[in-house]
Amino acid sequence: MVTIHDVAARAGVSPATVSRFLRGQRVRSYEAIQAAIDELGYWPSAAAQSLKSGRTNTIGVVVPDITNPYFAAVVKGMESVTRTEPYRILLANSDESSEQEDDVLADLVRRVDGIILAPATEQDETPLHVRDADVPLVFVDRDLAGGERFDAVLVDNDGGGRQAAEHLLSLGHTRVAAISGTLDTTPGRLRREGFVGTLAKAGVEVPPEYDLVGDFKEHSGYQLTLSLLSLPEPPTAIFAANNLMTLGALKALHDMRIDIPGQISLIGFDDLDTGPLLRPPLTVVDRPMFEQGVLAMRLLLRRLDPGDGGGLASRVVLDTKLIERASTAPPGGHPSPARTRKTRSR
Amino acid sequence: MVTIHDVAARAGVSPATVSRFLRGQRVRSYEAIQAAIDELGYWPSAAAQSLKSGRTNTIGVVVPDITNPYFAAVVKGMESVTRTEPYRILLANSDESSEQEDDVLADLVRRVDGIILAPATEQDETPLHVRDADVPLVFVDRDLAGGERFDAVLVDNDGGGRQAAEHLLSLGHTRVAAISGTLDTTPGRLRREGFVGTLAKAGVEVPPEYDLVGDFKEHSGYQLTLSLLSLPEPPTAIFAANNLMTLGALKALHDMRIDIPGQISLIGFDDLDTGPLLRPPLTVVDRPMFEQGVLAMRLLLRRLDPGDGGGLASRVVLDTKLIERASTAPPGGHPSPARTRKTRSR
DNA sequence: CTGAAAGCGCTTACAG
DNA sequence: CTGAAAGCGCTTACAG
Repeated sequence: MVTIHDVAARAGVSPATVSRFLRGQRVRSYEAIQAAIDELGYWPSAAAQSLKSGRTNTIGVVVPDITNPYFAAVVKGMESVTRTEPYRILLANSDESSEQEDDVLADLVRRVDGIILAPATEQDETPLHVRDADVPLVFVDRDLAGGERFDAVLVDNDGGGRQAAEHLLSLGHTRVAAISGTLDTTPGRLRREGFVGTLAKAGVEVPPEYDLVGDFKEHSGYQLTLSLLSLPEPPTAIFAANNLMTLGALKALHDMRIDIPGQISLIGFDDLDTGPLLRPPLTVVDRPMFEQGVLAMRLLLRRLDPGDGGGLASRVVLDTKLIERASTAPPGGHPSPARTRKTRSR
Repeated sequence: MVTIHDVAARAGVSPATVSRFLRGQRVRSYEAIQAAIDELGYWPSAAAQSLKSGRTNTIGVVVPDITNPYFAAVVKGMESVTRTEPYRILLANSDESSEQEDDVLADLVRRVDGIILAPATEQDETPLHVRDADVPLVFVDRDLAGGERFDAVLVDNDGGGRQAAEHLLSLGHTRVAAISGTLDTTPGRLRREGFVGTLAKAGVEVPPEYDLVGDFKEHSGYQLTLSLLSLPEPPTAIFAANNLMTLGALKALHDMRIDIPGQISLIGFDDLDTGPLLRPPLTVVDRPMFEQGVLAMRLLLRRLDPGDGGGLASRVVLDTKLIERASTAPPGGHPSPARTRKTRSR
């Protein structure tokens, strides 16, 4: 390994001078130093630099599942910010498991300057350890019970659930089922509350056999939809609380040869790149993805700035938006004459 | 920051003893040490450990685009391997750009023990620098011109192109277009060669106006399909050389109200989670994704094993598989009576 | 089993 | 502008 001493010796200066040159300071013999660096193929040791400076120039990012297109887009948004900075991203999946999240965070706090986390559950205790380690932490997509003291980039999940409910109500549905995500996550709990609550206010109760809880993974959307179809009286509309469960629901409906929206309307949460191309094109509650990653990374880098005063936590809450496509219609599938239908395609 | 000296002082031993305890060696006063660690909340400094040991326990992974479901699955496969190891993954996108890849690799070699790369082009020079830095390198998905000396996990792209061609030939197509990926990448070049070459052998020429080259991104699939549709005599079948360009092609065909496969058949490369749910369900050449990530990471960890003899490069080439769905049919859309159609759904 | 000491490769006040 | 020196937090031969 070529060290700064080797460069110094070859250039006829001291290691300190080489170090100054590397940091961009004005140095007399910069030509000789540059030549020595080139000839020797010298690169400074990141470990040694970290040890001295106390900074790793690394950001830890922990998401439940990188193959979920939502999280892939969020991570890409984060990276678009770090591209112009000296920071790199250390990525890990928690697989929706608090234990796995714990393990990975315990390791990460030793290696990174800051962490962006989409916690596996709201009850998670771990992030407090993160704070003990004095590593800045930003939440994205999901919050923590009592997490108000941390920076966060979230969306209005309650409002999104409401939008889904209002849409189905406006179509005239009264037998409405919800496939929620894990209820001890922010999005799982709030999307359900917004959805069920809005229906209740309109006098539409969601009975227990329609009020189902999955785990944000495709398989649970599939299984729970099958269980809905096996009821003596299946619902006329289903709300699936994330993209993967919506896909599972769609597969189940296809497999059981259910006409959508003729027999059952389906509305999802989170749009998909293929959303407009599906059979039928999906009606969804959409929200910013890439942008959430950008915002979260910016919040974190601000905390890492030595000039940051350690002020109050920034809590960003973005709006959701209904995208009406062809997977929802009035019960029975016939358009309600009383209503002008705004359809959007992409 | 709590250091090993603080722990040592509190436990009444020397730092060396604490260090030995941390490495799992037998130590007399392990109870006092463990207590001191717990009370002080001590975590060893990763930077200091790296500096001493020369190992970072970090793997660099560089892919063109993490939002491409193929690469997301590959990365997840890699992580499934590192989960039981002390290694973490440093992830970066190259955005299909050699320059960006260069920048990121120059930084990565200082921070990681090894690198897995899907190079932006076959002509890339950078990986040789990586080798200069003495950092083991494994290719995944894409190879390098003269990359035979590196470990690699690839698929039979040429064979995949052939499968696509044979499928369209068996349906009776003679006006066949190809939307290839960048031709200075392994998959871009070989998929096209396999496809066009197989057609040529069967006496079907692909004229220049049908022989188009995109960049693996959705937009190019969209644009190139529009250009095909604007021809005086459009093709009756299109082969799109990756998942994103296939989606672009599908969107263009929808927007132009083309009946698939009635007017034009579409076959893609790489299956999508939504493949069976699309309008129409997509016929594709499929290949392992998660598994490629697993294999690539295993090859790399083997190189990192001190016991590795530095033997010959391992070159793994996996097979592709045709999945027939509803987006392909004989020209005119009527099933060929001479042929038994094997359909597969998922 | 344990401790004192050297050293991993850098950076940075401190003198000059 | 430059160099000698100390030190970041560990690990590991070397004695004992």
